[in-house]
Amino acid sequence: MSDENKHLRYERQAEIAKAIGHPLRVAIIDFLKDGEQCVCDIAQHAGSERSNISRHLSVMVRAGILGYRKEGLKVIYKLKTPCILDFFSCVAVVIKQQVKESEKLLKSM
Amino acid sequence: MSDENKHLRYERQAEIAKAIGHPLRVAIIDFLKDGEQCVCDIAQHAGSERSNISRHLSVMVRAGILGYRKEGLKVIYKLKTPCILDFFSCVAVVIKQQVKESEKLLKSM
DNA sequence: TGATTATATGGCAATATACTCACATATTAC
DNA sequence: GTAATATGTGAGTATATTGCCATATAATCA
Repeated sequence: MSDENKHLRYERQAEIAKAIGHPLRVAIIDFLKDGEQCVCDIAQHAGSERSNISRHLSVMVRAGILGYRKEGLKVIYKLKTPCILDFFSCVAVVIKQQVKESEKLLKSM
Repeated sequence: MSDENKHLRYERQAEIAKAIGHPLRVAIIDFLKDGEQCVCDIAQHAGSERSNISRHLSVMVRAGILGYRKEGLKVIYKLKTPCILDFFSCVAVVIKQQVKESEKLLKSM
């Protein structure tokens, strides 16, 4: 792969990671894992203003991880690539590893 | 899981995703996938100043995705949780999906 | 000891991001 | 047509991130 292509790929990967990298957006992804939801319900569940949620949703749509469809007055968002959820299991690995290290540190005191 | 725990988990997950969410940091992770490297080599490979790379590395260490050891003058960084790399294959899925959509759009014109 | 090398960090300016409020748009029902 | 509802967006402020430079720290070697 050329350096320029690599650079583009890194930009793209970073954009996707950044689109996940906010507590509210993680909460939204977690909420959408069981099925599509309208903005109103997402806002209610995440506990934030609709306008704010709307912006966070558009960030994730732009990054390519969410899709949406309109149904009457409502706009229904859904996870486009559920493999995003695998990332969360890796996060669990990271956290477990940190717990293990803390325990090791504690034992050596 | 309690709401408070959920909130903490979301924060933690977001922190880790954010730690990946920068082109230089993606480049660093990609460089480290084949083994540990010193700051000097990482900086050279990523094409940025050492001071800048040093900061990016500390972001990832804080998030728990990198570890390091000192060896003489050098500090050697390594991927702590290679499952982070699985995230990149999901990114590939996201990108492929977008290509597919663009093609569909093109055909309909 | 002093010189050299590798890395980390404080300070600063530029830029990007997040949140809130008000308003615009779009769809439905009457 | 108007009213009501759901969503999106512009503007402004607050805060965070980034990159660069100068400098601090730490390890090695003469």
